[in-house]
Amino acid sequence: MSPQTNHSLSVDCVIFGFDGHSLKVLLVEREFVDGRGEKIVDYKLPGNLIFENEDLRTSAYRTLAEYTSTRDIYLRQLHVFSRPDRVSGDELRWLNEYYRVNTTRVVTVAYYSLVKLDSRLIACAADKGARWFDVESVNRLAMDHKTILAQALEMLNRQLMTEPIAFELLSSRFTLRQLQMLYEAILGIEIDNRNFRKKVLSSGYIRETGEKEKNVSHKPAAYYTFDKQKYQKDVRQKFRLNFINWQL
Amino acid sequence: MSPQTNHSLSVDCVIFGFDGHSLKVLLVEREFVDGRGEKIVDYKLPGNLIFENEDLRTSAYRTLAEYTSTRDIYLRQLHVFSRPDRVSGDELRWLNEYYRVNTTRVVTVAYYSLVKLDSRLIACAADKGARWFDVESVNRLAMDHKTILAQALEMLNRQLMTEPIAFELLSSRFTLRQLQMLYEAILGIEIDNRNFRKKVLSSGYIRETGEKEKNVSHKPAAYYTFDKQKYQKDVRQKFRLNFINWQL
DNA sequence: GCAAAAGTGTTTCATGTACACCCATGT
DNA sequence: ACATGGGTGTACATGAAACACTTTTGC
Repeated sequence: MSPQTNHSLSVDCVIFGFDGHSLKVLLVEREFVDGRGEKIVDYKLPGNLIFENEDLRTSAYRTLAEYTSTRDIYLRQLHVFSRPDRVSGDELRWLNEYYRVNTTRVVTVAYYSLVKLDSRLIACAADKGARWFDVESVNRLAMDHKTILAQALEMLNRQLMTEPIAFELLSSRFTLRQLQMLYEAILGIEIDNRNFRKKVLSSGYIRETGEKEKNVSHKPAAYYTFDKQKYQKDVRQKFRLNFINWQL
Repeated sequence: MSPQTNHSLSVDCVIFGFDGHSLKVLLVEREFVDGRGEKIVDYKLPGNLIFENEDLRTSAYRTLAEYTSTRDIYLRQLHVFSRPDRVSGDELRWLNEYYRVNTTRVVTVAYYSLVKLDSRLIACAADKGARWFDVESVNRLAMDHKTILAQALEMLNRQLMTEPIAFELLSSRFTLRQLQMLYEAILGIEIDNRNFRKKVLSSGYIRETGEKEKNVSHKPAAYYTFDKQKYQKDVRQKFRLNFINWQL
């Protein structure tokens, strides 16, 4: 056996968003013709082949920018998927055509990222043939992308319990109820709101803005922000905190 | 710009062992001639280029087997390192010569693994030009391997606090003191032994073997084992446990 | 004034932490 | 008999969980 030579490296991004009710993921429509000449339409994660002289992270940001027109996004490496036959047959043919290459094997590095979902982003995705899907309702995906999505979800769950990343999914000004809904929706649990507020506020990283909701037919909620500077300073000083650990 | 074509994928393994006192890492001696014709000897992590038709994980196991003659080893993917110039100049020349390839860029996937260090392993490593170094005393390493090692250490620390992986570093029969020493050495903290025993034993995964130390000039310690089956069953049933969290 | 969501405190229980002495063995 | 590390229990502090009612707004 000899070292692999004719292979490619790709990046696939699992981009999560939260619309206030459920967790969404960005998927790209793909059209291709299978071996029997039939046209197939399915969905895949946004991705790219890496360029020469380009970092994987840079490549991931390039992909993100393509579908969101923004670079100010939480991004993290997830896992490498390297089964030799993960892209083969019709799918390999599609890929070689699409990227105008001639490769026999594609190893992909999955990244996962979190965005503050808004109407601009939804429109932006639609422009590029992509759509935000409810995570729960995703069935089949191209190649091994379903596996990648599952692993990203697992990571998101774990991270949500141990790091303050929820704020990457919310606009910078949010109500505590929105924050709680996010935890409940993603973790699939119910949380007592008194205990939730106590825990969150006692962290010391949630600041009142002084502003309140307007034009709501109930008691208006106060808006808060997350003090990221303070958090990062504390982390650097090794004051590791137990941000939230409803881990059972 | 166009997709990268002439590149290679490698696997590098950070293999940790524990000798009862301090954390060790396996490093391989490398000899090469630099641009000025001077012979340089340094150390690197054990690694390989991936073969055609070979999984990354398989490639990592191949590397492990090379230096330990065993496959029964804890192994986990860590991170991909992809800086375009991470292997360049003399080092790239060395690599092309060593593996008899002709590549312009090497992206590496780091794996980290834990072994039960014993005299057989030490001898086995020596046979292959490798040595077990005290982690604290590692200075310079080839390429970006120092960075990789640092990241593996961070992962080990985090995992030690949240998962029962300590047992991958101890022989299957161990005393509680040995276990405690391991935590203290790796995390760099002191632990009260009464509290340690209480916590560890109350987990329900530590079983007495009934055997005791022999020929020691003090009260002989009891040997215990870790009930991995029970732990894995509980994990599968989503009874996530908080194994140890002396995290701060 | 009523519907709808926001906001607020106390008690109980489990878990973490601090702390000091006796025990079993080899020499 | 003494040196060496093994092994044990209790009291206190902290944090999680359970639980129900009042407040503010738009209509």
